[in-house]
Amino acid sequence: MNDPAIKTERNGRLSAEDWAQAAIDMIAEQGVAAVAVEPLARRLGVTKGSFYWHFPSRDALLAAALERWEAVEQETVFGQLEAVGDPRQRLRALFQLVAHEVKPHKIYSELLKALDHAAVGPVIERVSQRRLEYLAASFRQTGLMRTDAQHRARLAYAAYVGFLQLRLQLHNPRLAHDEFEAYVEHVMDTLIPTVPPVQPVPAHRA
Amino acid sequence: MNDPAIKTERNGRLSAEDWAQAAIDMIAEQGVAAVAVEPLARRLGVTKGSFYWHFPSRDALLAAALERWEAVEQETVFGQLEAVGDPRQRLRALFQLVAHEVKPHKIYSELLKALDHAAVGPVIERVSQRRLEYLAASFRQTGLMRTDAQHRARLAYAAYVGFLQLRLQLHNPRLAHDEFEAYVEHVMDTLIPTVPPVQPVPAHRA
DNA sequence: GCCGTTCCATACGTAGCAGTATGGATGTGC
DNA sequence: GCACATCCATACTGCTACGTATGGAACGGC
Repeated sequence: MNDPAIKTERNGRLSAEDWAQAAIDMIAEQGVAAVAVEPLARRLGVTKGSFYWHFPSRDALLAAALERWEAVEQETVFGQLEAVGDPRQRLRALFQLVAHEVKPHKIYSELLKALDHAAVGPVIERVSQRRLEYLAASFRQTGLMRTDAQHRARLAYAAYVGFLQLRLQLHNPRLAHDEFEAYVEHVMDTLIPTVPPVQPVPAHRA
Repeated sequence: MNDPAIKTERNGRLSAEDWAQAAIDMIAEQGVAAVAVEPLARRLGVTKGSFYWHFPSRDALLAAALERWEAVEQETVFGQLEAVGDPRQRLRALFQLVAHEVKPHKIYSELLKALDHAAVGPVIERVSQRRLEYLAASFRQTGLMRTDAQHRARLAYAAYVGFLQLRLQLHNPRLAHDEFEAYVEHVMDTLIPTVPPVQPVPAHRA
């Protein structure tokens, strides 16, 4: 029975979910390798005696954190776009979303860097596959042939992944705000088809 | 005085360059975090007593390895393309190179994953900057405006980085060979302008 | 063939993290 | 307010890596 609905108090005792969330936060900040028991315990103000009551091992914590992340990931990123009907507009909205809301993508980027880890690989594989299929379907709706849509989706997704890695950490010459917006526009103009289905009208950029 | 030109014998004593090369190999195989003194010593068949004669610390080894890599990196990747005169052909050759010679790019990919490390960041920043400028210049030569060329270079490079991360480890449904070739063609057709300088003639794909 | 430089082995001390054992504190049912 | 489950602290072992100290082997000049 004991329904822990209002159990989410701070300071008091911790739950397994608290540990999983702390692990996710740690991944976002310092990567998968930084998910260690004792540092997390210090951050949570307890000792590892607490941890090993909730989890049998560090790997179990990692698995729980990844499961938790994968469950929430759906609605957080690619969720609020189903309202947009026109596929081109939907893709533009998606690109704008990714370009500006970098914070929620940091976890994904860190997980990508830990793909060699046995627990991370399958999760990222599933998530990436779902996103790729979503992208391919959207490109398909813009009039691209099936294979072209798949290839374009791969290209766009690779650009997304590379963008994450180059931007989140490598703040390079740090594009000025206006130049960055122009870059995003260029990306959308380059990757999103501008012509409806079959007629090849160029439209040499406005 | 002791000219160590023929000093590159195996089995005998080691030099600082041997350690640096071993560190580079380790980065290519298991990433920057795997560059540890004692594992490397085991691999080289010696003990760390050898290492600390050549280097004062692990960080010094990392710095030497990165310096060594950055020095050789120029000619290994973007080097053999200056022979190709036509910018579009040169870009196509570059894309084909990157798509198929994945091995030499593994080090770069691993270094990207370790961008947060203080010793890695500046190196990657310089290398990426040089490559971006090279790409931008090539796109410029295809007739793109200056800003468009820069943006296209960024896009292509992001796609490159993302491709590395998604392909080197995430062997997904593992594209069939033919489908992969078709994908590369699609990328080139999408990112490389097909029209010479100023006239907007479509040329709807051959 | 002696000697000093070069290179390496061994042994040691330190630190951080994983995991275990065990007892204590804090709640909750009744 | 007692008993029991829940949650946590403390103290321990084991492992791995960094870094140091020191002595010894191998190699060179001469």
